[in-house]
Amino acid sequence: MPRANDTVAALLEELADLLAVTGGADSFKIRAYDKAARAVAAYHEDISTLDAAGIGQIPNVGKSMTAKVVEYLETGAIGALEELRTRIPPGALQLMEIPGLGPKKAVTLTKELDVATVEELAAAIEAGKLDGLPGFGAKTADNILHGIELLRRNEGRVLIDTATAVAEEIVSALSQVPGCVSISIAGSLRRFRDSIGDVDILAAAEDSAPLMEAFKALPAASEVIGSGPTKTSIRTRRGLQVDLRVVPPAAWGAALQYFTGSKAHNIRVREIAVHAKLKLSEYGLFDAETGDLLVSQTEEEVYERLGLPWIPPTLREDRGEIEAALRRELPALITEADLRGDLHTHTDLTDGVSPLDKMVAAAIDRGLEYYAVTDHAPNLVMQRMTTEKMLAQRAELRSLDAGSMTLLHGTELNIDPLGQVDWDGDFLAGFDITVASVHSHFTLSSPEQTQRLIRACENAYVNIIGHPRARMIGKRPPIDADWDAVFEAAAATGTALEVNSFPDRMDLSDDLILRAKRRGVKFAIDTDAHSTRHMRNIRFGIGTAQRGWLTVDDVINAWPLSRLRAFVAAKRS
DNA sequence: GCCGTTTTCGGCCCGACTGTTTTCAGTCG
Repeated sequence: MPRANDTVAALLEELADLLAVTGGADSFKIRAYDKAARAVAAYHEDISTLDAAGIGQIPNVGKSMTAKVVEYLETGAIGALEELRTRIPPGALQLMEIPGLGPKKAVTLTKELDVATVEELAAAIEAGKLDGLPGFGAKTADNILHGIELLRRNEGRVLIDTATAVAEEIVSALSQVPGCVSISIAGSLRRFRDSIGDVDILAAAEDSAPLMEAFKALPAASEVIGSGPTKTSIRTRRGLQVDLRVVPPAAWGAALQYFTGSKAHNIRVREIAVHAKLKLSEYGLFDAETGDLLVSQTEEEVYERLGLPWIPPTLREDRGEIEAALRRELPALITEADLRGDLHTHTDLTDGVSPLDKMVAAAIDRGLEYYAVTDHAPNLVMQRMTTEKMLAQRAELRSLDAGSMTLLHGTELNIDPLGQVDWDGDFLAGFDITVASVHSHFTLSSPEQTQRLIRACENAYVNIIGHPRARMIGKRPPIDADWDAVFEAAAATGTALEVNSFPDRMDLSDDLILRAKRRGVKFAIDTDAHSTRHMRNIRFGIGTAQRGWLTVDDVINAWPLSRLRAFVAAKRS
């Protein structure tokens, strides 16, 4: 089951959206619901274990919010939300999913055009029904269509953390079913792709029936798409398809290899089998002539019999891993255990939700050797940072006892359209390390963005470029730049590029990591945590880094602190 | 609706950008 915190946060968020749509509340009230939702989601305690007094301790959760949370915990619903749901035009919430379309326009469109779905809206715009609607000119129509296109491109795909949560819950439930010998996540989720179309789960059992029955009966299954003895597909309430395949225990390794993919990788592996007069299927590796089963128990055996070492799932994309494996030159991929520090994190001094001491304690729990606090710099005006606040935080941080973990004081600077950042060199020199990121002007031309990023790299006090493409998966496309030119500048100046672990960023992406690595760039794999709850996201960054073939030597926060300090010092000198 | 070292009212993240407007509304971060 998902944490009650997440369920309640989703309900409060929906309340905020509905209030916005109905226009029955001022913007501050709407924001209050949004803030409460975020605080509940990020709160370290499970709210289902708290009483009303405990719930009231959550920041931004006051009397009214506490009552709603308690109501949910006691009855499973929030009356005010149920009531609002009946009052809004059907479809308005769905239209708000379109990037660029907010509550006001969404409700106008549902009322004036009588459209309830994204498809109907697209059809209405293409039929010219927007003409003459006040406030909706030709540009707006274009923008909405573009937003719909963005949405469609992501259609059916969910963020990796959503898919992981669903998959882990199902694996955990099915592993309890009698007769289940093995069970594992397979498919693109096992390969850590940055967004997931459907979830594949593989189980081994002599008799598949109990597993299939249990799978179909899961609370998460809102619809059974199809079901047979070896494969059953369900759809969750949120529309995510989950496939369960059950194979005999003896076929486990071959099946896991087969169902992990990618398709391109498997084709290459099967070609190798064919050349060796073998046949590979999900049931095992067979002698092509006699049909005798050779191996099938483990993935390692299957690869080994084909003359290959075991290939990590994150590399299985036919991007050179087969050749590298044949040469016995697979990279020693970085793992979460290799990371010694986190170099991009926030606190509640800016837009984080956890205070400094809580974040530091969570970092110590991760077993980190060093930890940088990098709150937003003043030019991101909405965060209301000031030089004074920054210095006060530094003093507080210096006074904290983090045991054997070293605390670093940093900041996340804003790269302006010309590549300048918030402070001058004298002030920047006071930071142990800095991240610099694009937070505005996302639509500059490619040459302008390229220059902007190169200038930032050339700043002696910029150590890491944060989430370099500034994309938000499903919401905002990446900025356009000549990335190879940026990579050359990063490598030449000793500026690391970030692999941001936030599920909706996953930035850089695997393909660009590969390209950057070839040009000698170094990387920082960071959480960008805004809450202690976000520390776990590091696994997604690690998965992405592995897909980019990164090793310990490529990643500055896998280095000992002395080497990291030398990296920073070298650029400043 | 939340909050408080300017505290029980009166603020609230606030400015940029875009497109539609002739002075502003909507959306976003």
